[in-house]
Amino acid sequence: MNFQKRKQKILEQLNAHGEVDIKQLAAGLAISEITARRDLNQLASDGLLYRTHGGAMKVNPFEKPHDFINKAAKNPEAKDNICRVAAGQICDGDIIFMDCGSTVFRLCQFIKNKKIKVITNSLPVIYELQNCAVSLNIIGGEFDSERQAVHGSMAGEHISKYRASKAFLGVDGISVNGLFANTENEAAITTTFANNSDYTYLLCDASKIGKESYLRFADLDLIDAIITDADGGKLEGFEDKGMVILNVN
Amino acid sequence: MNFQKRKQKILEQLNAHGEVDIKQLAAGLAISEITARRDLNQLASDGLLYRTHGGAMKVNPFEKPHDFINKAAKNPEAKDNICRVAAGQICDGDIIFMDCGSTVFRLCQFIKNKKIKVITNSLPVIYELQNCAVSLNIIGGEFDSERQAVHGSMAGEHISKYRASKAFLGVDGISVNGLFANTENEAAITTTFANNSDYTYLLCDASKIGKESYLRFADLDLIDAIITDADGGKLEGFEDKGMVILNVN
DNA sequence: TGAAAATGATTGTTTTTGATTGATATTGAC
DNA sequence: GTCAATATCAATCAAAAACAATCATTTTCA
Repeated sequence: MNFQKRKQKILEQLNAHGEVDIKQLAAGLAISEITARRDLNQLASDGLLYRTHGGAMKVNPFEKPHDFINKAAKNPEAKDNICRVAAGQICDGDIIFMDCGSTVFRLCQFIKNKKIKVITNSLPVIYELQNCAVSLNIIGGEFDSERQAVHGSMAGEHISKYRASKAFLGVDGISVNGLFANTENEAAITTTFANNSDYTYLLCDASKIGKESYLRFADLDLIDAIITDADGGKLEGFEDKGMVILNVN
Repeated sequence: MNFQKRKQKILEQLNAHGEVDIKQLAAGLAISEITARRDLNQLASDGLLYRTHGGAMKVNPFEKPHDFINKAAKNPEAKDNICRVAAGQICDGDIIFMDCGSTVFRLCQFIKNKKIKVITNSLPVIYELQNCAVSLNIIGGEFDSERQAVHGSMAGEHISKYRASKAFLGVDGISVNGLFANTENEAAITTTFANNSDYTYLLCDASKIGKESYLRFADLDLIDAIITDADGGKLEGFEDKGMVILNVN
């Protein structure tokens, strides 16, 4: 058991319990207390933990684990069906916007071999597409670690410099009354993407249709088409308003 | 059993268990410990594993799909020493630029708990810092998948909108004649970062000092200080030109 | 066969670890 | 608050393990 391995274990334990104790460490790792102390001191001098009497604590107790790709996707089959249809709308040569919705993210797997340019503010999308045929542009600005995406005024400004042929976006909710978001930042980005593309698709599974969350940020006419797995009943009224509905079933 | 075959086995075992032990390796492959050591050293210098006392570990225990990490693993001790010094130069409240050099990347681990703002064009840096105390800004523009970073004219424009207190940059080579890069894009980004920060540190290990690659893109006075593990001989002439040298040994 | 490369043995050096000792910090009783 | 008891710490030293360097031996390949 060398230092590197111990360092790993100590940081693991620290992450799990928020604190470690020298005696427990020494016992658990089969090392002397003095070595445990040395380890903690070194880690502390690198700023990786906070040394206390008899042990150590996490420096930043609020740090979240590194869950990069959102695997907690709800009903992935429906979303994949939506994305298959969406991918069918994309031609080689297209310049497309993709935002940071969880459904939009699943579109990546279907467009890896297309000769297109993707402009996005979503870190997972960037990661997914970075080594394939598509050419990537990244929206710059403040990074929101909660949503793993870039937002803010600089981002909006940046988006406005581009013009896309198609945009594929998500929302938190949509009803005949308009589009709904959870945060103002999200709303601003969505609006800007839509305003700078020739044709805007909304990707949303059935659970989003009819949902009105706290911020109504745009009229329905911001977007041109909805790609969804929802059926007839839920979609009543949308087509009357000139919306194109692409049903995936 | 030749080296190639052993190399394969070692990497296999490393992948399976995350670490290898010299004694076990020697016994398992029917070679002397000294040969095992030699093998591990060679693999380490190729960046394929991380050498430890008595064995070796996987380069990065967290699965990272891209080989960027590998470059970062070439003589990691020297680079880590450089980064420790660099981290020591950073104060809470600083706004810092970080570019896409492999040494610069290793700085991440030492600044995770600092209360600073990091502005970067490097995807690995973003990935590494996305869930910690630092606040992140991403430079937008064209994405270069080779270097896993953003570059191009839009990126330069974007950088110019920010002003940092300190910049931590890498280069391909540096001599008393100036700074050298491999590509014009890289050179442009480096220059822009340096021009928009109050104080610019160059992080470079000994192999970069004195090296002159094909594109000389700036005079020495673009940067303020060099942090390096190189010793006296190689550094002759730099201090005469007003350069601050922070030696890590 | 002979030169070059790879391997192994030997040597002394460096790194890592643990033990000891005296100093310092923490705790609880007063 | 003071004091003593206890725990933790830093510093120094010694032992063990791992290491690098050198040289001899074996293997490889032309």
